[in-house]
Amino acid sequence: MEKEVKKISIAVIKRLPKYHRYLGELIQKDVEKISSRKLSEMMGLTASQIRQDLNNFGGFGQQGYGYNVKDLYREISKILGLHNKYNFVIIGAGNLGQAIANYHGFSEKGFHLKGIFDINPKIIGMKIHEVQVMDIDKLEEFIYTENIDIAVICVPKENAQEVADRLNKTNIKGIWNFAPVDLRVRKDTVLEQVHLSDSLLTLSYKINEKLLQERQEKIRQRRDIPGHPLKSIKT
Amino acid sequence: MEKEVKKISIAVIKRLPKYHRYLGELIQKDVEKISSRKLSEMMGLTASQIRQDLNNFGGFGQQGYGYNVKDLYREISKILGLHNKYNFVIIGAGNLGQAIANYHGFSEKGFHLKGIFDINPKIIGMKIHEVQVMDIDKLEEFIYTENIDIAVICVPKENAQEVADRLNKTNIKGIWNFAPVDLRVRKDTVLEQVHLSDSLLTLSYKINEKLLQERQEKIRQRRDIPGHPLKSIKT
DNA sequence: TAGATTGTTAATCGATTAACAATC
DNA sequence: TAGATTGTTAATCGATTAACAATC
Repeated sequence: MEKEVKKISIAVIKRLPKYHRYLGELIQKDVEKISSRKLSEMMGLTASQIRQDLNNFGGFGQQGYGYNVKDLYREISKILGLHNKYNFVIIGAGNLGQAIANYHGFSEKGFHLKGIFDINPKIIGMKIHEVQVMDIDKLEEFIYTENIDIAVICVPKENAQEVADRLNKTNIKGIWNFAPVDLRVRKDTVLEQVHLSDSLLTLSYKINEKLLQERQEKIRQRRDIPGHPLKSIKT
Repeated sequence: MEKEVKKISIAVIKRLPKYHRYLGELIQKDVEKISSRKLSEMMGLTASQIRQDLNNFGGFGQQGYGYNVKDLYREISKILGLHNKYNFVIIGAGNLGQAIANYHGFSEKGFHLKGIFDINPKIIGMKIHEVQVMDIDKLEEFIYTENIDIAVICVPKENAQEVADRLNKTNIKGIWNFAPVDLRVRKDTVLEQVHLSDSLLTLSYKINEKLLQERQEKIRQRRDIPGHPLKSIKT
């Protein structure tokens, strides 16, 4: 009777923004329809996976035809919650905070920057992207009066948890954290962590792995070719 | 005979930086040893998973004791390739490029910023974090003469692939891409993409999901409590 | 209609968790 | 020695891929 709300796996959710991005590009290229097969080739996934993913949310396609690009884009936008408008603040007006403040892509998607906060008196009062930098003391009040949904944390890692603790006492809905720590937040607050360093270390791992492979390859060649040429030939 | 190089799964690799981070913090707190159990509680993983992960690379622990924090940290550093030093350049000296240039955490880990490139004549010649912004025309030459290992792409998405194409003709080892496009690179070049927008959309999904749940919850309450109180009681 | 392509079920694959003997 | 905790095998769980009937 009750409509079963089946839990969507995080793996699927993480792919949705990518679908959204590719469909957006297809719209710009005036492509009207797309098959799971063609989309899979563009995105580097399997067609089967795409159909499975989309069918978590409903049958958006049509047999023998494929998917209507605009419709599918709209559906995924809605699944991602992009039909809502979100007000957000940035906490920490350093380089990263400024970079995010100046990025135009977010407002296009319905995320509106309402305020920037910092603790440094030299920065407070400055204007970044039409928005004043305010004293962090005013944070809680501002969140309340301006109906802020999302806080973006761009402070040093030493202060990040303390900022999160303050946010935990407000009715903020989501926290987007760029400080390299895993924040503890209230259970009903949504948290998305961006660990840039982790990403760099992953890159480092892959580079090193490739170096090791190349080194192995060289050793193998040296051993095989000059001394024992027959060794390298399968009989 | 040949030492089997077993392929480590991407899921494991993506957890390594997190291990590294937590172990680094334990060292700072002068913690000498740690069990998989305690580490699992700190990190929000299972102890079993931690032991499985680490045993991909070797038996770093000791039965009845646990893991020596410093030793394990060193081992993971090595697995991540952090015993190497990397030279990197930033391409695109906008806010994000500057933010990365000014972030000190990278040099601590052995990543050295050697140059910043931009196409804008107004920016070329400026100094950011002791490093001169150079004309993008000089990119290839600089990569060659300065032994650059990694290029960080911080240009607008329209120009990102064209930068990648130029990098593909050099002997660069890795590309760290912040432009919101999936770059095509040479097969022997390592690529790590950071899609900030994707992360924001994931946050949006989760916030919206929570809103929907709350709304459902309210409907359920309204239906159950005033009209048919017995409905909500299991018999 | 015939061809194309979805939606969906079943099979496979891989990752996580559980269990426990080995051993410090 | 007894207790603790690893390393490792086996069991479980979940995600991806394959297959194909439904249907446009």
